[in-house]
Amino acid sequence: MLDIKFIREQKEFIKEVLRKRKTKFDLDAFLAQDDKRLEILKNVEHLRSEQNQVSNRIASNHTKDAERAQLISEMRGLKEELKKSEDDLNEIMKEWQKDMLVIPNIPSADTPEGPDESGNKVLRTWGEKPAFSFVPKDHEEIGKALGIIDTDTAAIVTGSRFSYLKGDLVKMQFGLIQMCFELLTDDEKLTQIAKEANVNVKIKSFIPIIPPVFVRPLIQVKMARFLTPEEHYVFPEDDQMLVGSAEHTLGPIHMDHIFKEEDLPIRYAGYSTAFRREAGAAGKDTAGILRQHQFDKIEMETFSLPEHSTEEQNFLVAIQEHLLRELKLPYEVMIVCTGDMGFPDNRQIDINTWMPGQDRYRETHSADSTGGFQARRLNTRVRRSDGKIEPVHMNDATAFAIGRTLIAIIENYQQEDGSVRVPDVLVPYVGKEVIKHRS
RNA sequence: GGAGCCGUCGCAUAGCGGUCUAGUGCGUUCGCUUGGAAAGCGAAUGUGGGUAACACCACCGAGAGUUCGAAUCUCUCCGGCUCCGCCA
Repeated sequence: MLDIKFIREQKEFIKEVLRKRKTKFDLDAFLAQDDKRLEILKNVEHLRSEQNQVSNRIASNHTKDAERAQLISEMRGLKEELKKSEDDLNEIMKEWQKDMLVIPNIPSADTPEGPDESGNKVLRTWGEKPAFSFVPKDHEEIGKALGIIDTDTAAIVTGSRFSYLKGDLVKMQFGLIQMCFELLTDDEKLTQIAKEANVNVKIKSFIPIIPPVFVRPLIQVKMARFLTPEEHYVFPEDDQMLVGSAEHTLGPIHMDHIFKEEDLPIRYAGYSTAFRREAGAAGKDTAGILRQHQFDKIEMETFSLPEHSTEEQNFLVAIQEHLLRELKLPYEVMIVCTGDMGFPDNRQIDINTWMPGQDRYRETHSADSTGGFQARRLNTRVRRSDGKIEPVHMNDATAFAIGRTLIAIIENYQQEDGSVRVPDVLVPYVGKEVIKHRS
C-alpha cells in the first residue's frame, strides 16, 4: 500500500506508474472519492466534538435539571446526525480500502519498462555451461533411473505435481539446508560476501526460523500476497490458508511494531514447505519436480532502514550468487521489468540457473525489494533518531528453492552412465562423491 | 474438546456508566543539584487521522450493540493463562 498523501501529491506520477504496470485504475475518480472521504471525516469529527462538549455539560453538577433535560433531547438529534454521517464514512471507507489495495508499488528507476517477461534484462551471467559428450537428460529421467525421484507413486497416492524424493537426494536436500544455514549465520563469511560484491551493508547474521505453514488470509492481504486466491490452498472453516512461501509468515513477524533505529537491520532465514495450487499452469512443466504443489524452500526476509533497502537487496542477491557459485552452477542474474514484477515489489531481481536437460535457464531465485509497501500495511515501522516514525523497508529473497536446486545439480552434474556427481561442497553431507543406482 | 480467569500508553498496574481529553510506579529524555557521579527534586514522555500551524477527533485485543454519554454494561470473534481430557 502506498501513502495516500503521496498519491494525492503525485497524481501524474502515479498515473504513469499505473500505466507502466498495466494496472487499469481510474485515479481521478478515486481522488474525487478521497476528497469526499476527507469532507465526511471532518464532519464526523466536528459532530463528535460537539457531542463530547454537550455530554460534559450534562454531567456537570452546575447544570440544573431543566437544562439537563433540554440538553439530553438535543443530544438525541445530534446522535442521529452523527450516526448518519458515520454510516456515510464507513461506506466510503470500504470502497476506499479496496481501491488502495489495487494500486501497485512504484518501480525503481532502474527497473526496465516492459509488457511481460520478454522485457526482463539480464544483468550478468556466471559460470561455464557444462559441455557433454552425450545428449544430456532431464532430471526426471535421471532421477527415476537412479531411484531418487518417484512421481509415479506420488501421483497414485496423492495426485499430480507431488513427488517422493528418496535416498541420496534426501541427504543432498539436508546438505543444502545445512550449508545454507551455516553461511547465513556466519558473520565472517557474510562480511566476505559483501566485500567481494562491493555491497555496503551493516553485517548482522540471519536468525534461523522454522515458521508456521498456515497463515490467516487477512495477514496475506497485508503482505499483498493474496491477489490470486485461486493460487492458494484455503481452509475457510478455519480462516486459515497454506503459505505459498516462508515469506508469508516471516514478513508479518513484526506486525504493529515500532523498531528503534539501532535495531535495524534484522535478518531472518526461514525454512519451510511452500504450497501452491498452480491453478493457471495446467499442462505447464508437468514432468518431474520443477513445478510442484509442495516444495521446500529457505527464504531470507530482512527489515532495514529505508535508505539502505536497495543495498540490502544487492546483498541478498550477492548471497544467492555465492550459494550458486559454491555449487558451481551456471546462472544469469536478471532485473524484472514493470510488466512482469510482483505486485508489492519496487525492484525485483531473479536468478535463473542453467538446466542442461531443458537446454535453458530456469528461475531458481527471486529477490524482492518491497520498500515500505508491505510494511505500511503490516504497520511495521521505525522510530528515527529525530523522533519521526515511518514504515521500515522489507526485502525478501530465496536462499534455496530446494527442489529446483536439486534439479540443477542433477542435470549439470550428470554423467554418461546415468550417475550424478555430488558437488564438492555437498560431499560431506551426502557422504559420497557420486550418486549411482542403488543395487 | 470441557471449566474458570484475563487482555488498559515500552514494561507493570489503577480503573466497577459522566470528574478518564486514562491515574500511578518502573524505564527513557531534559533540567536543577554536584568537582564528577549516585540519590533527591522538577518537567517531559503512546499511536493514528486532521491542520499552513493550532484547534479538533479516534484508539483501553477486534467488531457489533445498549445509552444523552462506554475502558467500564451486553453479544460475537481473536489471543493469553490455569485446571481437566486427548496427543507427538
